[in-house]
Amino acid sequence: MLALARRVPLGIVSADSRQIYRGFDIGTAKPSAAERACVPHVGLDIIEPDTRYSAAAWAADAVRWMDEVRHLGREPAIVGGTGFYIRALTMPLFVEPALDAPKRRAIAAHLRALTLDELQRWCLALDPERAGLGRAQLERAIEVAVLTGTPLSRWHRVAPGAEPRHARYLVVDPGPALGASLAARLDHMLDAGWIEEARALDARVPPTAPAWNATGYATVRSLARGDIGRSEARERILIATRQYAKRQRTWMRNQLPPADVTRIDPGEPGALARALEWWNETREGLG
RNA sequence: GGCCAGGUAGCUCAGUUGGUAGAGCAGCGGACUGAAAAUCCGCGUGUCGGCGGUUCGAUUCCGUCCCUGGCCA
Repeated sequence: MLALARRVPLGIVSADSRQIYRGFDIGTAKPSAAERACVPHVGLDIIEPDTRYSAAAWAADAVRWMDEVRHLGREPAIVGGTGFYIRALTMPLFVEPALDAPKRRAIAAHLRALTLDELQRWCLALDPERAGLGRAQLERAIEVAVLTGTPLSRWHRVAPGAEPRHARYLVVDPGPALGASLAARLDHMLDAGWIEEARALDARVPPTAPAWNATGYATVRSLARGDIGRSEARERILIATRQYAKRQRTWMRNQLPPADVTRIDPGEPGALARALEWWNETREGLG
């Protein structure tokens, strides 16, 4: 995308749920100062590591950021691997009713102590449509049902969000070469001072802060503390990174409208030319 | 060279008083409406180290060979 940005006047709106955190730089593969000087970036370093963000908040911010980019005389391009954020922008989330914050905290604290089984039983009673989802979704569904008296799945039907925005997607995937490039990138990060960065963050960021669950960070923190060795850390991070990439592929494969998706392999000879072609078609298509 | 312990799924191991075997991890597929780099769900045929023997039947018992680790020479 950077290579593309050098050819056409675009600005990058980052759709990355971990690069939003200040101070978590190396392990989240944030663009360098040089890259940011070359192409305007927005959506990076916007909140503190202990703050919880959300897809809805990102989507609202992204609308502003796109305007900022246009004021610079450039076209905004949404770039990043957090598919849910991007979908929250193109297929807006439902309109959430006001939730009483103190009650919400009390319920959340209560739910956190329950087992998955217990959460499933509650959800089955309160909002059966959502009872097959993951722990985070179950907690959310129960919270909404209890606080509003209406199941979340019903809210989704009765309180639709803004109109969808048409978008076209460029999925960049090197295919089988991905594993090797992830390994190379990890070694790069470790050599670039990731461990020192984690040690410094460990001194000031509480261990429960959301930013720590960025892939590899908790492991590098253990490495910085001397609890595990480098080769074990490397192995674990590599596995976690591959698993994350796999989930991203599953998302991109099944959650995006197939007709709007173009795939390219960055390792193929004509990749940049194809990306440029895609960009020009997209600009015309969207007016 | 001798003795002992092992050799079972990609890895670490369990198990079968003889009826051809199953966990965790890895891997693969999937779900996803304000935590999403999060949170979950589904998927297990593998010459049970090789070759012989006993047996209706051997991964299991016996013999032998090979390999790995430990101890003793």
